[in-house]
Amino acid sequence: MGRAPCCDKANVKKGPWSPEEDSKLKEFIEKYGTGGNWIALPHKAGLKRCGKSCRLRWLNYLRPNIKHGEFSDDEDRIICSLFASIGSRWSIIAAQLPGRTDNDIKNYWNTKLKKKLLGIAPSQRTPHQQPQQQKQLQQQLLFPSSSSSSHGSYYTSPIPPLPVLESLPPISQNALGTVPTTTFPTLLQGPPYQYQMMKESAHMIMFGSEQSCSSSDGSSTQISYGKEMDYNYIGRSGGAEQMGFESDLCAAGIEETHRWLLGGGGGGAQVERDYGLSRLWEEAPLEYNYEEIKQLLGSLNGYTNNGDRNLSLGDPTGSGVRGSFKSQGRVM
DNA sequence: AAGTACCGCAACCGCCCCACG
DNA sequence: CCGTGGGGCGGTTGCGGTACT
Repeated sequence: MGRAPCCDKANVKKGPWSPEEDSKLKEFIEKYGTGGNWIALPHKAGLKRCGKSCRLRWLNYLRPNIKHGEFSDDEDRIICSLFASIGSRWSIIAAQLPGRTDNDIKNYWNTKLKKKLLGIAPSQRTPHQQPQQQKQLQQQLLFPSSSSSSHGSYYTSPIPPLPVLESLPPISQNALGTVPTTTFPTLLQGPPYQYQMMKESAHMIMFGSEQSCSSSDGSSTQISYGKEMDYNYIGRSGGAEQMGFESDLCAAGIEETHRWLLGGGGGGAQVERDYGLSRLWEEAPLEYNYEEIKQLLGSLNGYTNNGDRNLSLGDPTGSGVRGSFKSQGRVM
């Protein structure tokens, strides 16, 4: 048996918000706050809306300092790098982009950024001229096994490139048992952890083995899977690999000495302070193999192709990344 | 000008986690 | 310890606008 709905569906308004509803909600929250109870809020505010709907409207549209409109190149980079590192954790990604909402970023990724990465310019409208070719290209990108012609080909991305991906070492089944899973929720939960983790992961996303990087103190670090860093896989689900790195870098205020980050399949992430995002991108190659992008995208979530609409990243197993992420912890 | 196809985005849906009684 | 309700999140849908034939 399913659970009871959060509100009386028959008596709530659905669909687009009117300006009157917006101002009611805004005024109420500015005056009284949310009171920590979204379910009760619409009634108090005199709105015939579901509490969840109010929450969404407030978070995505009405709250102060919301930024709408074009994403900057810097924002593109941050989204790409975080997506490569942690997958579709839009709320975490949004936390790194002031004024942007998870919904915004999700939409932006699904409608534009992903196509940019796949080399399909969003402004290129070719529905009538080249629909088949576009579909073929998308198919080719999304289902590499059906094509051998793409192997080894390069193209220039319209946005700054992702770091080169390399294949991961095999995952041992029993690696899961070595992971202190209690650490992970601790790391993800709460503002300090969330901030610190994301700040660092945004600053330091390294892929592949044998990458060398320099710290601000002038020292050079060789990053190599399984060598310099003690890393542990914490699970694999739906084609996405989650991995953790053990690090002795201890951020202020955080007692844990384990930093668990999630890496998309084919990539990994390391935490290190003093290594700037800009620097990382400067060192990234100017071109990248789209096999590598496919590998990245494919291994993160698997693919579903829902007809001729937007290409959709999803978990074909239905049990995939999200469930395992969720089971590990949440952001707030 | 009308019809069609596509795109972008706001909003909804349903699942999961966690706090609380 | 267990059940329940609320909050949060990612995925999906639907509609209005726009481009194109």
